[in-house]
Amino acid sequence: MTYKSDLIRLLDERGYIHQVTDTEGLDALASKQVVPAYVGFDATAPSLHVGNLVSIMMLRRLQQAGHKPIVLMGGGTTKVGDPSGKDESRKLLTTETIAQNIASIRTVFERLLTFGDGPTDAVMVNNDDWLSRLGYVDLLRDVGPHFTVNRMLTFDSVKLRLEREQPLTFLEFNYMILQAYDFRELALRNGCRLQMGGSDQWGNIVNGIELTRRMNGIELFGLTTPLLTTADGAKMGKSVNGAVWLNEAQLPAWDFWQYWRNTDDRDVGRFLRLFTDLPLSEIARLEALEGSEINAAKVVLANEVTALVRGREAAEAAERTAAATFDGGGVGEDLPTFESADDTITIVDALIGLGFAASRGEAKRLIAGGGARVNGEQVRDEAFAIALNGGEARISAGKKKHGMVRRT
RNA sequence: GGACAGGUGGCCGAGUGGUUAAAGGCAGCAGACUGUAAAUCUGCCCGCGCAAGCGUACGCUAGUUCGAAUCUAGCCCUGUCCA
Repeated sequence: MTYKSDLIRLLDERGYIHQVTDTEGLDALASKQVVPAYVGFDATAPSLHVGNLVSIMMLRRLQQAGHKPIVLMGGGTTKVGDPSGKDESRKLLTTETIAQNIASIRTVFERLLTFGDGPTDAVMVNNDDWLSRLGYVDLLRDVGPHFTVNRMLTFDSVKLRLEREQPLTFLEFNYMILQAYDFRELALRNGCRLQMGGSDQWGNIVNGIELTRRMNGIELFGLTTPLLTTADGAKMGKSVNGAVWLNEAQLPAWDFWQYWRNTDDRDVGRFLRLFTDLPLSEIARLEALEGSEINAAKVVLANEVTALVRGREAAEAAERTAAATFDGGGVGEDLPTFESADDTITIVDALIGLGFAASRGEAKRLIAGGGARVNGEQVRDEAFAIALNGGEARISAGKKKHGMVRRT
């Protein structure tokens, strides 16, 4: 299928599209006017993570195609706490924490989008601005009549829960209404015509479209991305120390780079299309590499994504460190370092100090299992003491985690 | 408010008085193989301790018992049905 608009063509050829409410209608709209479109993000943590990166990149593509990205921060909804998915309800955050989170999250968006007042400049808005002013009775009167419980029960998010006999609170049930309200609000305030998001947001998006059509007669569109899993079936975004955060403060660039460097062979092409700006012809070439040569493509992937999210300099430093550490068997500038005040340090303390083991027991198990190395030499003795008078020592836990200990 | 079924380690899920720090699976970590891959095989997988051992742990609290995840009572929470 060929598209009239750059937007849909771009999104399609790079693999962002899972479902669209009305592909032809949206394609026609995008071919004749600037389309303001939004994606909603959580403000529960000071950083977003790679799971959010598809949506962020989609906003970037939108801007590249000459349209206007709206970043909606869920400051208001975060106050309530979206309980979806998880069993435990989230801790409620204070207003100040939420504001700090949003400020921190914004720094990443500023790298990937161009903000400003121009017609295709990105803007960031906070749904707290309207949600917190909402009166319950007014909301019920205005919005309530447009939702039937019958239909709400048919949405997957609700249906699955009921079928599995898992609790579904009223709060959660209402969440979709607040989201629908957001879409309408953005349509009225910012002329927003399109909401994008992960495939799990489909129901919420459709609700917003319906609500706005009924209340205001405005036609809106929805587009979702496929749920991103790695080739071995896991959800994207787990790494050594948990989530792969986008902000440097939550995850050093070195670890971020390593995450992408360790991409499964089968995911390389897909990730290059989604997460880098490289031309498709170049991606096709990289993707076609066979056997161990695909490692070169992974380095490119890691470089490009890190450059986008953390800056070119961070990417280059990480690449240098990787070359020195893995190809040269030495150490690199980005490796974690632990400073010891004594001339010697035990292997156990070094492993813990570097964060490679969470407890002494874990460190010992690692040693017993043959995973600990000092300057490349396997260490089997739990009591092994590393002499630091010569300067520094390279500590490894397994094949991928490397660090240095050095005399203060 | 009533009846019934449940609440076990990161998750799922066995376990109905001692041999249970708790089967099995998943996830995770490490080793071998390799390409810083996948798949596979092997080991580890609450904390402290060199160890003997100690401390914590089966929704919460109080009991019964030499001994409880397992029995009793009360409470909290969840689901299904009834009012």
